Amino acid sequence: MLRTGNLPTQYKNSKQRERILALLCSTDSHPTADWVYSKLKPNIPHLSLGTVYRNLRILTEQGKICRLENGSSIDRFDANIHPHYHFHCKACHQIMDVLIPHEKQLNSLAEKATGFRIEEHRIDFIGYCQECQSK
Amino acid sequence: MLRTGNLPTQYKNSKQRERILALLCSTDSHPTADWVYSKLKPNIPHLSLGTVYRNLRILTEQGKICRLENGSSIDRFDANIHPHYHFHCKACHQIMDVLIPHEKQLNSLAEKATGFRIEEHRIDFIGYCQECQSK
DNA sequence: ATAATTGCAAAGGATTTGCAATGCA
DNA sequence: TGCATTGCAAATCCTTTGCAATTAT
Repeated sequence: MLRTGNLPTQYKNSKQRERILALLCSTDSHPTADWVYSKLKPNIPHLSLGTVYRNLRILTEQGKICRLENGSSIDRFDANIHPHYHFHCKACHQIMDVLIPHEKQLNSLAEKATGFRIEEHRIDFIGYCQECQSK
Repeated sequence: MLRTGNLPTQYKNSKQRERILALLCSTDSHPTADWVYSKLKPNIPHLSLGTVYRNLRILTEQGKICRLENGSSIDRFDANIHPHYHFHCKACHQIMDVLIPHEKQLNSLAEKATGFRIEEHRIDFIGYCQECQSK
């Protein structure tokens, strides 16, 4: 999670990185590194999982994607970088977007209550998605 | 994270479990398994980390504590089981409580927007705590 | 030429699990 | 006694990293 090595002074183009970003942009699911790897591997035979992880980190640093804090031990990534909220299904463990307005005023509310400098917040809703409700 | 083995039909008392719960109740920090272990180990010499993990899981199942979804790879636990929000300091990585009213109506808002059954939500604020601001 | 990126394999860190021994009801 | 719990060590799972070879600028 924390960067230990040195950051490069400039990034170079990389076919692998482009493909990873394109794949993330093409889905509104919230993929894991392994899902990205298994989707791309058939078309990029020598692709390695380490490369996927490295590029997911670089893309995150570049602000082109973001890493979800999803409370599981498996990282998930999202190419939708606008502030928005998520829903976690307790049954199928999918993560979906929740399109309600961004409650910016919560930040100042929390700032007054704590005295901390609040830069952002995230909200996660937890429950059962439509499919899992009917089971 | 997921339970694979069978749940016991009844729980028995266990000195280790009692001590773990008491320790969690005595702090308003949001300890990791390892912190619990290192605090108790001096007084319970044969205590093992596996036992701490097992009991943290059992206490969570019993609803006596809850596991925080803190977006790091390290689980944290909280004996305050009332719904409340958290703050994550980007510098010192501490997690603190945020005492603002619980915004229950967000659940129905999200329910209408998604059609999912929402049981709860959590909000995490991210920024810099007082101490880290002044550095 | 210089430095970033890759693939591969090995290492890392947090958590879980198998098993024989122990403890609670 | 019957079954939950423990300690220990090994295993597991996700992620990171070292290194020599490759690639982009």
